[in-house]
Amino acid sequence: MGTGGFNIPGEALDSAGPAPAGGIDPAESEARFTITDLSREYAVTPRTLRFYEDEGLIHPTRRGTTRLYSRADRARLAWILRGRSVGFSLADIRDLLDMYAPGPARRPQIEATLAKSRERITALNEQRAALDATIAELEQFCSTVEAQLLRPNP
Amino acid sequence: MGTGGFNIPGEALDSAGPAPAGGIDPAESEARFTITDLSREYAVTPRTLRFYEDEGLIHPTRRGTTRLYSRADRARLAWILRGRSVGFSLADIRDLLDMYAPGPARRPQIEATLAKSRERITALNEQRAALDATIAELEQFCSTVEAQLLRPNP
DNA sequence: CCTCACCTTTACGTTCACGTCAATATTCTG
DNA sequence: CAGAATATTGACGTGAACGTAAAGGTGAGG
Repeated sequence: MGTGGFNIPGEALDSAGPAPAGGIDPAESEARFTITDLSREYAVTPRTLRFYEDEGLIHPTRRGTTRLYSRADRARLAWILRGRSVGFSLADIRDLLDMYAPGPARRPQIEATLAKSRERITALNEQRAALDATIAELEQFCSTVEAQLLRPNP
Repeated sequence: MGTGGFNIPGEALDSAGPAPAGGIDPAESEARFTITDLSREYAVTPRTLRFYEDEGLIHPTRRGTTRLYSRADRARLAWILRGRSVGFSLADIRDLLDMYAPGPARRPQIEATLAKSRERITALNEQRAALDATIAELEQFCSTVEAQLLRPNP
């Protein structure tokens, strides 16, 4: 697979994906989106996409000065937004995305990456526990209130 | 159950709890903590606690000018911090805590509260899905990297 | 009584993640 | 090809959640 990069289920996160199944169209079959296309699809503003680019989270190509987003960029954005939704900072996300990039890393580098990933997983599991507890409490609250509503005077 | 307030498992969130089991000590058996006690226990700064008070999230009593936190306050803080850890804003948290307070609310008010709670639960479940997906991906990433590390040249 | 440690309020500073003009290209469409 | 729609780069503003001095009160111990 490509240069040995690890990829995300469903959609490649690295830069170039080959033509879709049924390989017609030699060079430019890659679907490309404008900034408003993408911003509408993911319910963010163009400003947000430019900001993410400034922060090094995403790297659209250009036609002239206009940004063009590939499918990989679109997948990357999805990843970013999901990361954001679970509480990652943009710096966190950039680091994580960089980890996915198959740079020719030396072994100690890779091991450090691995360690950091495992730490992250631990933290996320703790967060999951907090989330479950919060959900449980809110549900308990809801059913108690509901019961209260149905009893005394209808 | 005091005045009919709903409370959180484990520790009462409303203001006054009666003396612990074994009812000795008529009036002041309530354990009270100073601001640094609490901040150390929960690994936040005193500044944070004062800020939360300014924002109406917690209401310690005073001895003179010095803040005194009860066990209920401590439980409240725990709730706040867990809410924060799952991504609630302080305003969110204040609203949720207010919901727990058994104010003499009218029926439509209560129903609105219920609806909001259910919305929150829905959002939290979505967040849970995102969290699970992120964890799964990170774990996949880790095992792939690990396998890569063990194969070619030891 | 005096110091020391800890408490207080007031108030301005900071970081993050964008929002909001403004002024200017550029690109699509009739 | 003209006009409308959309894009771009600055640059400054904003809200949330605290941090960080500055300038004091207060009480227990030596």
